[in-house]
Amino acid sequence: MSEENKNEFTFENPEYRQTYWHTCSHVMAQAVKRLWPEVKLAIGPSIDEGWYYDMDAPFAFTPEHLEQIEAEMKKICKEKLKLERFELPREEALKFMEEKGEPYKVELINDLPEDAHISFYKQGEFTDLCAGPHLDSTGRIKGNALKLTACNAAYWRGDSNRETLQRIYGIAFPKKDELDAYLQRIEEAKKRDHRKLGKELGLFMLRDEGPGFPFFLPKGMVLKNTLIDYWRQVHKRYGYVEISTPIILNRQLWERSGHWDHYKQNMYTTVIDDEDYAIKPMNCPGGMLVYASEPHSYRDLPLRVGELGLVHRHELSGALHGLFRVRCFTQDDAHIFMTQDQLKDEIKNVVKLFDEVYSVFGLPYKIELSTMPEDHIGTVEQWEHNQEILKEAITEMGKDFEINEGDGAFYGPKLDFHLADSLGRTWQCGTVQLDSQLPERFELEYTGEDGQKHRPVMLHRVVLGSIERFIGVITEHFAGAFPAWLAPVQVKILPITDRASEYADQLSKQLDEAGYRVEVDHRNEKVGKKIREATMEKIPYMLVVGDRDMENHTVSVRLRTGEDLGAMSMEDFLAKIKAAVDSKALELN
RNA sequence: GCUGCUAUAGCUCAGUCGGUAGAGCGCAUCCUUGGUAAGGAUGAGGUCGGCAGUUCGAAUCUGCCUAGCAGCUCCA
Repeated sequence: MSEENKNEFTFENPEYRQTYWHTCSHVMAQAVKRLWPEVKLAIGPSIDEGWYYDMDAPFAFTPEHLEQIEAEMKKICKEKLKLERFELPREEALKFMEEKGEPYKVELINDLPEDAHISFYKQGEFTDLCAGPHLDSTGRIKGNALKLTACNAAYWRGDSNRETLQRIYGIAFPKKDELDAYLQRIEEAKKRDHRKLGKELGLFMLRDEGPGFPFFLPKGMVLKNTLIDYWRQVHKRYGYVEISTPIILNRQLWERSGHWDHYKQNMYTTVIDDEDYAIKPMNCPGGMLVYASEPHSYRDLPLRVGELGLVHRHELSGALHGLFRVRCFTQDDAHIFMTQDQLKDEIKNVVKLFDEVYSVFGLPYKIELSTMPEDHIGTVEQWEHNQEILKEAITEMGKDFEINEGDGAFYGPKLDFHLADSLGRTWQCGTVQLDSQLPERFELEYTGEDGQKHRPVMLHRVVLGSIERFIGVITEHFAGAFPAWLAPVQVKILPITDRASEYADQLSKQLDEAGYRVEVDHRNEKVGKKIREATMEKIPYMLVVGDRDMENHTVSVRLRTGEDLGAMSMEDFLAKIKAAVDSKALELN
């Protein structure tokens, strides 16, 4: 037997896993129909982790219902029902589902191509419209290693104008201990939630007085400023200049940029001296005005203009989520103006910068190419041409990407860089957007080698995306234990008795003057308690100092990992922290 | 925005049948000066998210509002 065949029916094989979960979804639907025959079924696919089934029930499912369903599913597994596939011609398929009183299935069949073979899977008394494939028997599913994890709302066909259905999520494994390990992992991941850590570590807060408008606390502000310092350093090296444009600009400008027509529902507006104004949801129009304010030569291109712009967007209340989804955030934006010839290389240059930045944090990412949305400006030819250039640039760099159909910005296609949170949900951070609309609308020009006026092409791009979201992502990524260069407090000095208090202050001054962020725990507490609390604050270095250290002119270094490095001279410690901070090391040592 | 759930001290949470609140941590004061993950004592701190309603009486029941959580939709 070949290596491949051997793995064909193991859970590690992704195809088999999807088949397993898909069959679980049928078993779940069968259980629901047994318990409440009046429930109408919609769709029930397998997903990355488990499966879901959307249903229309006359009552709301509760966790108690889920337990009942789970119990019924276990029975169905024990019944070892065979799954049999059969096909029906279109008319008969429609009649079959109409008779069963399944309107959603009827709609699905109606949308299948005229000549499609419509397949069904039957297990015992239950039959579902399904392309398959499936396990051959419900007996293959381990009944005590499955769990229904949540019930929630979902729109029929993902359309917010259509029926709200109920979605039940489930997960299953071939062994009970694998399920337990999975559930344990989810619990652990919740401890890394940036909303929880943000509160515990004093990074930021959210209040009823401003839903979606985060407050940064002193420690979070250190993080934010440290990130920004790093950002400026990198961008300077990559040849960017920096500008700042106003937060409020008049309606005329937003009409010209197209935002008033295409983005108004997300914009906060105000009236000043009887004139309409909008608070910027994006930085581009201001950037256009800066470019247009003076003549440019082809010799100046590519012109890379960065802006840490504070933008406000009226997001739906239900979409808000800690720092990941807010109504006010700082984009680490830049607009790059160039000739058509420079475009592909410049895209590569931007992606190279992204790679450098993400690798400093050890963040893996996933790239999506988002194509023309329904609501767009510009011609189809322009869009296709621009999409092709993005595709070529990324392919030539040897990177994989997925296509996200119809998810481009209204003014152009884009490459989105997604980073994952503690639960594996991904959040778009970096994006490179190709825009041939705004230069047109703002009549941007440069003088070419031929002495003629030409229109530049433009890229919008953000690396971190939103500084706020990025802080959320790295908080979860590092579980709050930021690398030494980023940690809000890098060193905490713990005097053992108040005899060492003055010595601690001297060391603190020395570290402070060397440019490190340091605190002294002067409280009248035992050293064990001070260590415990500094560890929970995830401070990289603890310097325990007592009589012995004063006498020997040493510091006793302990890491937040629990490792005790013993006594060393202050010079040695300074060399150690310098090495870690300067190299932006991900691990302490 | 939609569906469901939740809201009690600065934080994490308990509070049975409707009879006007409780713990731990934190904070303050005192004792303790202790060498690598919680020393002890005392004390302060709450119109129980907001507004109405039912009731002799509401943290508890009902309605509305606000905010949060999960997902959908949308998006950096």
